[in-house]
Amino acid sequence: MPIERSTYKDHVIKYIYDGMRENRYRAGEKILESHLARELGISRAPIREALADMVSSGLLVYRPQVGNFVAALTAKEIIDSYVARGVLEGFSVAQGIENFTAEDLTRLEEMAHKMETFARKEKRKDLIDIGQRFHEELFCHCTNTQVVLFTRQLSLKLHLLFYKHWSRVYSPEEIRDRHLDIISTLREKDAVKIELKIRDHYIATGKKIVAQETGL
Amino acid sequence: MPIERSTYKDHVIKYIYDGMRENRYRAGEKILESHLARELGISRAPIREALADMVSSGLLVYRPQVGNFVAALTAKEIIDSYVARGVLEGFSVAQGIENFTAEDLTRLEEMAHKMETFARKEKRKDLIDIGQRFHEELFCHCTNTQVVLFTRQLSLKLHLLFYKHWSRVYSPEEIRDRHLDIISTLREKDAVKIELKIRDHYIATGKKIVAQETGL
DNA sequence: ATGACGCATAATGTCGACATTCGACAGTCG
DNA sequence: CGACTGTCGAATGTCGACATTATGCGTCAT
Repeated sequence: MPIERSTYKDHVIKYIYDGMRENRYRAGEKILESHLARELGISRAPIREALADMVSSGLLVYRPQVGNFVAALTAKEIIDSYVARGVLEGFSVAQGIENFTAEDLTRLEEMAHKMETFARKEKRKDLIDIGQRFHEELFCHCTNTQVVLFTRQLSLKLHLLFYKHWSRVYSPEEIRDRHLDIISTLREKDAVKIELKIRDHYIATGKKIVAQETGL
Repeated sequence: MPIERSTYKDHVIKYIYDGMRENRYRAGEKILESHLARELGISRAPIREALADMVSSGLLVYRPQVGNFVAALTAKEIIDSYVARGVLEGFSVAQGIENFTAEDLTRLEEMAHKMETFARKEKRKDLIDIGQRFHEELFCHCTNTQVVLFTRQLSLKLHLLFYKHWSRVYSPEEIRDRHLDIISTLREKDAVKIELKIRDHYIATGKKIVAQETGL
């Protein structure tokens, strides 16, 4: 296995990312380099590299000569991101549909049931994690590295949104059924059908999330 | 209009990008920060920012503690990139298909004929430019900012590949007909059909480019 | 001759400081 | 009273230098 060759940059990224997840950084808020530097006890150079990286991920917005801000997504941008994710993952799954074995499908079903359990017990972190793994299993059968790359990038962004609103979006039964529905479509080995199914899956969630955001 | 607020980083990016297009930087070659710094008469800081930016675009590959290298795309990666572009642009066009006016279509047709002319006269730069504008016209009707963003990002990458091999890939007539074909499908206002048409358009080109690369 | 080891060189990672630019506040004028 | 302008503080953009690490070469032992 490759040795964990980490530079400060990665730590900084994780630090900010976690901060956003825990709502210590709010949408639209400015991020001060020198502040972070003092906080973490390092110089501004690695901080700047981390910020630039997160800008390219779309998690931050950069204004030249002004600074970096936590991305404040409009309702439209949220929907767009979910739709894009649906398009990409839909293609991924369709493209790799022949590579799913019976064991894969069984494992996915188990995951869907676990989701329901975690949702009932209000174990937010476990639920999110297994949700992520479920979809990772789905699109990792795709051999198109470029598509997979974009999908992962979007995953980061949506993760944060979903993390905030998970509890109000779907009931435990809905979560389970929505994913079981995907699996049964998967069994049909119909590339076109599964592609549209995945798209709808994300579009529906995007709309729900936006409804929560605007309804606050 | 917004004032051109440029920092060194943007200049450096353009410098390297042009260098790659003019084949002064070859695939796999290492890029030395200090070398660039002396060459451009600036310090390494903005150089590093530019390099990081190009890494996130996929134009460079970064190895920690080692350096940045010009991306050496394998045949598979080239195909993947074209397929991904086809998926994204296909969705873009399908999603915005109702927004194309009769004037838009006429303008696109004119562009297709200009392509043929430029191709005949071996005006490479003009051909590439108008090709870029053609596809930009196609997907800019899409209101999904996220999809458009990814599409533009990929455009950068593919631009370089196409720039090298343009002359051997399609005949002037083929270029014209391939694009006229898209336009006539566009007139049918069939979202599903146009999506697949665009995908095929890119997949075909990807395969041709790879054939050139490997056949050298 | 070949392989491992260690050293020298040079590149990257990080640092602290300076220059430049932005944003806010106060003061002035209409 | 409101709007414009000049000034000031603070944050970003850039710099040069140092610390750390990878790579290539030479040496030595097998």
